[in-house]
This record gives sequence, structure tokens and C-alpha cells, in this order.
Amino acid sequence: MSKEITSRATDYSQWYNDLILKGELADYSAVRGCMVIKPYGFALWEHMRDALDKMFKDTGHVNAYFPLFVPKSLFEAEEKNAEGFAKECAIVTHYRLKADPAKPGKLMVDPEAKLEEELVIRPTSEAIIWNTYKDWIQSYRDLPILVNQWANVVRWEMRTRLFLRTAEFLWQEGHTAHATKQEAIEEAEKMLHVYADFAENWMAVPVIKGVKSANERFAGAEDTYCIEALMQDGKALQAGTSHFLGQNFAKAFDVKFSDKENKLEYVWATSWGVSTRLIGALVMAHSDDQGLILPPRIAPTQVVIVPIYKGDEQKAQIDARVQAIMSELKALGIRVKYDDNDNARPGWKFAEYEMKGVPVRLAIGARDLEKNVVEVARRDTKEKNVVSLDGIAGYVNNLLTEIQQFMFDKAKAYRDANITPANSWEEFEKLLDEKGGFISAHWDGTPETEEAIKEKTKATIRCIPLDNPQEEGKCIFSGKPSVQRVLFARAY
RNA sequence: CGGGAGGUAGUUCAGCCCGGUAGAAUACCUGGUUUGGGACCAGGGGGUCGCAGGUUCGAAUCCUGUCCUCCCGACCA
Repeated sequence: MSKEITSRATDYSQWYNDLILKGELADYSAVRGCMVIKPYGFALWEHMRDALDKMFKDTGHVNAYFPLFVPKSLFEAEEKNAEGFAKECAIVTHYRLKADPAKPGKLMVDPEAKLEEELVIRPTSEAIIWNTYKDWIQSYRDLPILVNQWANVVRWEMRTRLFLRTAEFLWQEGHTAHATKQEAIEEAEKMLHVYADFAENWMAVPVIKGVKSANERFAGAEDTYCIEALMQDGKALQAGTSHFLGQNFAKAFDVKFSDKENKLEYVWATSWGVSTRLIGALVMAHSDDQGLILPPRIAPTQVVIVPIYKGDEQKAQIDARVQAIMSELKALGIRVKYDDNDNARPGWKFAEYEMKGVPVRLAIGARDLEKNVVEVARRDTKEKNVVSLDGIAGYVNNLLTEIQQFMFDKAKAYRDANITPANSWEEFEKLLDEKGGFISAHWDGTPETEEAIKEKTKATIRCIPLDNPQEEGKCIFSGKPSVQRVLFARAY
């Protein structure tokens, strides 16, 4: 198979697809809009999942699991949520197939096996979870409930893209219940900070924390907090959301508790989620025309060692030395792979691991053994250095830390250079078309204006940053008074 | 759902216009030589040409229908 990657400049979409497919993160499947996550891609997801899971547990959350199917009557209980998702739901209507009398060897849906009530395949789990919480909550002593679920969900999107928008995807969804509004808001904000911490410190993707405008808010939420990242083509990507749900779901599912004064109150709620879409963000934030570039902290393989030898004798000597190096690296908790596959030559391996984004490569041959050195190549900058084998594990460990930091700094410098203020409509349109990125501009605060801007330019308000400085100004579009700038961008 | 492209070997594709019973590269298998940036030689296996009809002596090729995929757009918590 040809392993050539379309360059970003030639066709950004094709470049992205090439990276996913040739980097072996995922494949297309026989199912419309659904992808197969390959072992390498899934290993990446596992590292992300494990890091997040620990962060959730450290903030007091526990995991549980709720059903894939949501009876239609439950699904429609919270009207705004149901309405928001209605047009992208997959629905189970029957529970049996039978032999098709008209087509030998073929099956047909058994019309006798129609369900009394249709089952919606969850696009999100608020409904089934709040229906359950009703049974769990009687008193303020039952609160808070801090539950997370790792699950798959289905959203029947019209158009799909690998990782960014697939019909079925993997995610986590936290669903919490609280006695007070204040506590729920604090929870939603806390989880937003957890997401930002993960994105920046693990994925090396800088994000802007903010609040969504009413138009972009989650269906059924009072407030949607989000982290927004910037991709290399100047488009924004929503990387995670955390919602303050008010008492909307408690009211829809009649979830009340007795407070200390024995007064019945509706429960306050949050939900928050990130998905395999983060992998799309990771790919587009860092990679180049040679392939993936993965940040060390979540790279499935952090270090690959490639032997270079002539004959079995040299191979045996290298093997022995490499085993010792591997032990040292593993002792420091480094994920290392020794690729001594004899069917592929070194050059092929170099290209292959660059494609797959392995952060550090060690190449070691007979001439290195003689000098007690090794060639160390880093994926992000393509730098190569010959380094002494004495203390190599410590050297590599430091290098991994350095790469992690360098990747973040680079992405942040790019992101910061692409937040541009616009002070007139002409400037706004020009920036969108010629530069892209986030555009910081005054907005009169109305949904109508946001909609009109979207209509004209395809740009939406990505977020109103947290702790946004208040500043008198005039709306870029309507000219009406504005109290602050907000961030606009074209988005995925 | 509108526009475009496409479905032929594991993969990428040629063949189709002008019908004659399927080909390249790569990957794979065997043996050998190789190994510091995608090795080479020799031999070998592998395809109901998306599916269903039709025209024809004969269909990957022509006609009709249908399913699916990708890209652009609309939509997208």
C-alpha cells in the first residue's frame, strides 16, 4: 500500500483522513457513518480514558452503567432535550427477524414482533439516568450523586467524518445531582477545569474555557460551559462541554428531595462529556505532512528502538544491549517497543513510526555499540542526536517531558497568534476569509444577531471566555451597545 | 436532503467510450541475498468486476433499477 500522505496545503480534509487511515488509528466500516477504531487508535483512547477516569475519581466521582435503549416516553419527557436530539435518533421498532418467504436464505423483519413502545438508542443519557435518579433520591442526605458513565452513543448525523463526527461514538458522560443551585454550578465549572487540564497537560492542546451563547447551548441546559481548541486550518473545534442543567430534568422526571427543613425541593443537575472526538482534535492540532505527532503522555508507544545490523552475530549483540536499555526505560515507566522485525529494513521502519507519531526513536547499530552511543530522533522537531548510552534512560525520560512541553508551547503560540480582534464588520469578514482562527469582537448579546452573522459568514460564537474582561463597545454587526468581546470562529 | 466523485485481487487503481470470458503496482506466501531513510532476485497463491434484472451467441464493458462509500453544501448537543 502506498503510504503517501496528502499535504495540508493540497487538501486539508484528505490530509486528515490520510493520517487517520495510514496512521492506523481507524478504518471505515461497512456501516454507514460508523468507523472501526483499530488497536493503535484504541490504545491511544485507552490512555486518554485512563487519565480522565483517574481525574474523575480524584474529584469524587464513581462509574456506573445505564441502558443503551431509552423508551420513547422517557426520552420525550424533557421537551427541549428531546426536541434537540429528535432528528438524529436511531429507533428500535422490532425485536425479531424471520425467514423471508419471497427470498430464500434471506431474512425479513417479523411484522408480528413490533414493539409496544419504540426504544430510542441513546444519543445522550440524561433521560434514562434521571428516571433512575428518581428512585435513588429521597433526602438531602442522598446528595450529591456524582456518577460518570463510559459508553457508546448514537447520533444519526447527515454527514460524518472520522473521529470528528461519527454516527456511533465512544465517550464519557458525567451526570450529577445536587441539593443547591450553587453547588451544581460549581460542579459544572469544576469539570470544565478538569477537561481543560486534561486537554492542555495530557493532549498538549491549548483550549479556551468559556460559556456558550444561547444558540449554541446544549438542549435542556441552563448554561453550557465549553473548551474550544484551534485546528491548523484555522477552524475551531469544541473539545468538551459541561452543562448546568438547572432543575429541568428534575422537573421532567419529578426528582425531589426533602431538605433539612423537611421541605420538598427539585434536585439541581449537571452533565458533562468528552468523546473520541478528542482524538480528532489531537490529530489536527499537532500532526504534519509526514504523519501523526502524538504527545508523549498519551502516545501508545513513547519510544521505539530500531536495530541496524548485518548478520546474526551483530543482531545478537544489539539484542543484548537493547534488552538492558529496555529494562532501564521500563523501570522509569516508559512505554517502549523494540522493533526487530527482520522483514522490514530500518528505513521503512523510520518512515512507519514517523507516520504513527511515536515521539522518540532510538536507532542502534554495530558502530554505535562500539562507541557506546545511540541515535536519538524526536518526531516533533525531526531533530537527531547521537547520545551516550550511559544514562540513556534518564536522557530519554527528560526528552519525553521536553517534547510534551514543546508541543504544547508550539500549539499555544499558534493559537495565541490566531486570536485577532476585529473592530468593524469589514475587518471581521476579511479576517475570517484571509486568516481564520478566533476573532474577538463585540456582540450585542442577542440570538438574532448571532444567527444573522452565522447566516452571512458561517462563523458562530464559540464561547464567551470565563473571566472575560468587560469593555464598552458597539456590536460588530448591529452597532448596538455591547459590554464585552466574544470569540467567533468557523468551526467543525 | 441537494451537488460531485466512486464501488474491479488485502490495498491503490487501469480496463468500460468501441462487448469476446480480467490486468498492473503494492501487499501476501516460499527460498535466497540484504539491512545507517520506505531493498533485490526467483518462484507462487489470491477477484461470483457492489447487488438485481434486461439486451446479446457472448456483459466488468451497453440499458434499467437498487444498495453502499467518500468529498462539498445544508444540518450538527
